[in-house]
Amino acid sequence: MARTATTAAAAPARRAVGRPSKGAIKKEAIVAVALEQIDKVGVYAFSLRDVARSLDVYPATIYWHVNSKDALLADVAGAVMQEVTPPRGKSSWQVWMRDLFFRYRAAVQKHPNVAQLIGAQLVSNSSLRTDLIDGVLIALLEAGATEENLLEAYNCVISSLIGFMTMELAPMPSEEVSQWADALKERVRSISPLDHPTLARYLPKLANKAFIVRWQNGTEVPLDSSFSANVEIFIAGLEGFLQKKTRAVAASETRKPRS
Amino acid sequence: MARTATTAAAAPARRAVGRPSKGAIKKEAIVAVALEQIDKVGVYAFSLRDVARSLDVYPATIYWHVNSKDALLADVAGAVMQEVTPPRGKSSWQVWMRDLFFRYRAAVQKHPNVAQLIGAQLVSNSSLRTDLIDGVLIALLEAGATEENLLEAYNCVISSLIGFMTMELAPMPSEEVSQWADALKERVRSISPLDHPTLARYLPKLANKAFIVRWQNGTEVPLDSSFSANVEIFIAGLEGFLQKKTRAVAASETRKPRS
DNA sequence: ACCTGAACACCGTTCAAGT
DNA sequence: ACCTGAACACCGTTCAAGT
Repeated sequence: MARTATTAAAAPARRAVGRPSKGAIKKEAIVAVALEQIDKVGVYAFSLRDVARSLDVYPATIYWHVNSKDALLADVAGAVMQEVTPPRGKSSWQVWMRDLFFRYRAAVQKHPNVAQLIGAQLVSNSSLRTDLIDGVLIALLEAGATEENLLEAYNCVISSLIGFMTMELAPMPSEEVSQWADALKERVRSISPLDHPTLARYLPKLANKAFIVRWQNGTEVPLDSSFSANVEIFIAGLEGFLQKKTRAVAASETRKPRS
Repeated sequence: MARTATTAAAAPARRAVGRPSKGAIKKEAIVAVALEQIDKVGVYAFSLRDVARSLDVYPATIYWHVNSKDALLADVAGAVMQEVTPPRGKSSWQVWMRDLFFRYRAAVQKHPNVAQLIGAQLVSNSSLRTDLIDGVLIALLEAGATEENLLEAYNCVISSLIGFMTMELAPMPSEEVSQWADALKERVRSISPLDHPTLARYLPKLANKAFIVRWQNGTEVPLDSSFSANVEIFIAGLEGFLQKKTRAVAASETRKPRS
């Protein structure tokens, strides 16, 4: 992989520049084991010493291949992000973007515990997925983005893309889950219809399927229809945002829109 | 506060039911100190032993007032979430919702490190902010939500509300930030205009202001205009989503819309 | 270049025992 | 009811030293 060379270029020459030299293999093994561990025990309980144990080496060994725990986590996030960017086909930007959203969902559903890494942590330095950024920009320009609103539109794409899944797969309070679930259910049951008639009325519809009122996360209760809704809402909203010309002008002068 | 009594009701009677008895004061002091610590060192470096030191007590003392580190973090998140729900005034649902978004932003900007707690962690059990959920439901019903789409719309509100800020305030790789920033800047500079012409072209516009291509987070470089765009995109998209009747019917029969 | 072996300075949590 | 004092089983990271 060319990535080894790229990394070495930026790094303080900690590794030989030329061949992988079996070191590259070890590095990827470490990332693979780390991903396995995270899948198994979650980001919270994940430890470098565990991956060292899995590889039958001393903890310090890990540090020859990787600069820190954070750097390893970044690599793990990058690994999961591979292949989410759809190929730039002949389809419309809406189709491409929908594809992007669902590919991200599929990727992160395979490794649910990595969602919080991508969403809330580094976001995601080393994994600077050039093709993703490029693809989004191209789609946005095709959608009519201008110099004035490209940045904003881009940020909205990324946050919508990642935000929902981060929440859908957010880890539930560890350990005594059932006990906690019972407590939450009880609280849900005890909501006063007098103080909160609307909430009380619709609670049965929301229970365990709506953010804040659920006791299982997306690995056990996937929120498919809500995710789809989010995609459609975002794309429709984005269309409107990119169509409208500079707000102040449009509002004050009321020109004929060139749709 | 009545909250003490409520907590005791659900909990296994670990505290006397009647008066605060000075214990309630201690509990709130713990949460306050924890919030201070998190503001100072971040969620990652936050430790129970530090709050114990700040309060001049033994670590074990904390455990009389709080069940676990996670529970404490949940309480901290709850504290920050207080007062984000706007009062249910006479305004339109759009105005109320915009208000909600900007109040949340203001609240979490005061405690940026808590954003990842709210976004990626528990979401947010104990802090089950009844008034928030109720308010969102009321707004959605006013907007025309039906039995069929209320759940989806609700989930989209929550994820849009929280998702953007979680990313805007996501912690940058700790410690040697400047070193890391330089590396990222270098990589940004070295992007090949041949492989990625679009990206290369617009990179100056994105640099340090766009997700994935920034080396400072929202505490140092706030993304105000992008946040506003996100609010407008979401609300506009939501309007469309709630307006449209059952998709299949509308598509196949092409009835006159009763707008 | 890659790994060992050991150490440092921390953690969260538990538990008997005090008052 | 509330806190002490000490212990248990861990961490991430560093560093001389080996090969």
